[in-house]
Amino acid sequence: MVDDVIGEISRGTEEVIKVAELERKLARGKPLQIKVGFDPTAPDIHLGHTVVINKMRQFQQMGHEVTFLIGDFTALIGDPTGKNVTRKPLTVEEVAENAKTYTEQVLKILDPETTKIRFNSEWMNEMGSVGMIRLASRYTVARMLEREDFKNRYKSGVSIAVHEFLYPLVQGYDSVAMKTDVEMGGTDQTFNLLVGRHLQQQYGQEPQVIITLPLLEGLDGVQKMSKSLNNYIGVDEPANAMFGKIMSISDELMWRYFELLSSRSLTDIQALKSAVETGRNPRDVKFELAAEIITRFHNASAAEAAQAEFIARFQRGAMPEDIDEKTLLLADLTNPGIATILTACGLTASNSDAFRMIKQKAVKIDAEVISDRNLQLQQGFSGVLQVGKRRFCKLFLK
RNA sequence: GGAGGGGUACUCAAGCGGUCAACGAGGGCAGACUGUAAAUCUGCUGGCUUAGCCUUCGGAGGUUCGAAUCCUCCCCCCUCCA
Repeated sequence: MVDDVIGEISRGTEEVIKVAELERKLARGKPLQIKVGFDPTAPDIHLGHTVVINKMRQFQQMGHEVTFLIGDFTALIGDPTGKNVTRKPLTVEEVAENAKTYTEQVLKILDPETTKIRFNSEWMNEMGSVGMIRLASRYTVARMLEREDFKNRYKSGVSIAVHEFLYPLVQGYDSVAMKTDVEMGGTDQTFNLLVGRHLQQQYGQEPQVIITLPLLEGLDGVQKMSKSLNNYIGVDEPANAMFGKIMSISDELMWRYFELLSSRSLTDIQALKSAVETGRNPRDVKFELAAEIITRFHNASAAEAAQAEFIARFQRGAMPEDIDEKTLLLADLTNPGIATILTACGLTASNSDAFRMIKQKAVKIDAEVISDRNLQLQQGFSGVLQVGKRRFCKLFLK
């Protein structure tokens, strides 16, 4: 019985520390306190986040208590990844705003009825500097430097600010404050999660079980999906955009997405793989992946429409249907040249950029490549401007 | 506090008095090829009133006909010593 549950929980995870402890906790038959922390600095949830959120829902379906913890206090520190030490502190309003967006998005997957949402400022604001010093005394510098991130920076001579050590401590203390039974996170969180275990023991609690989940690669297929790398698919994106992005991933990466995002069984996925190996067009399998994901965040008809749009636009070369429209007054422009207009429509970053695009035959007006960089549009012009394959603007010039 | 090393475009990284809007790599964008895939090839990758001009090499001054390159002061980072 417990074994079945363990199998179910372990599916798609990277590591469970420790399985025996998890069994013991489950055997008591009481709902477990499950915690996952989120940083409210980037308010858009993308598919990378959903890997762990799906796991949260799984626990929820098994009757455990899942808390979505918003690290509004920790956001003041900034998770010390990479070398950007300085992060601009968020205002209370910004955090509240981001948190709201976050919850809306996450409740598309989690059960809105039973999901608990908490903020770690709840206990951290009360801790005070004395409490902070006591907390800091529970961990050693040597162990802090064991963390991959810190170790590398220390060795290679990149600065580490003292306050960055507080991040794992505070995150760990959250588990103490919440008496967490299980904490989950991406594999990059392993160190922080382990600090939680250590601190719980220090404070006389039973240590939490840690479940780490693989990090989903972004659209580039190499780096992890993240907003700052701009290689993400947001759960709030329109169906057409999602479809396009999913279609643009490499065939190889597609299998990874199936593995981590699809609710299909592993045998199903295996069957798709062999079908491709024996000649099925991987594009069509990718269609299925796109359809499944879009159905989850929108609905089945949106998925169908997105696919139809995709086929029309890219396989038959039609114009997209929902082009942004823009009306410009000739009198408002510093000059009526095509470059100025492209920039004014937001299709190019600057006039120089526009000239470059024209030179590279990337600019079209009503599907016609233009090569005259000095082209002037007349008053009363209306038509579709295009730069590259995916930037469009319907312009009315008055 | 002392000694030494360093801060160059989105990132890494050359350059160390003119030929530097600044080598090279990565990334990004565009074109070709395709399944808007990947891989590959090609071009572009500061701005502007674009065959010309203007602003960039941590910041501010200075030397010079001329500075990213030399000098002075300041700011920041790193290493070793205390």
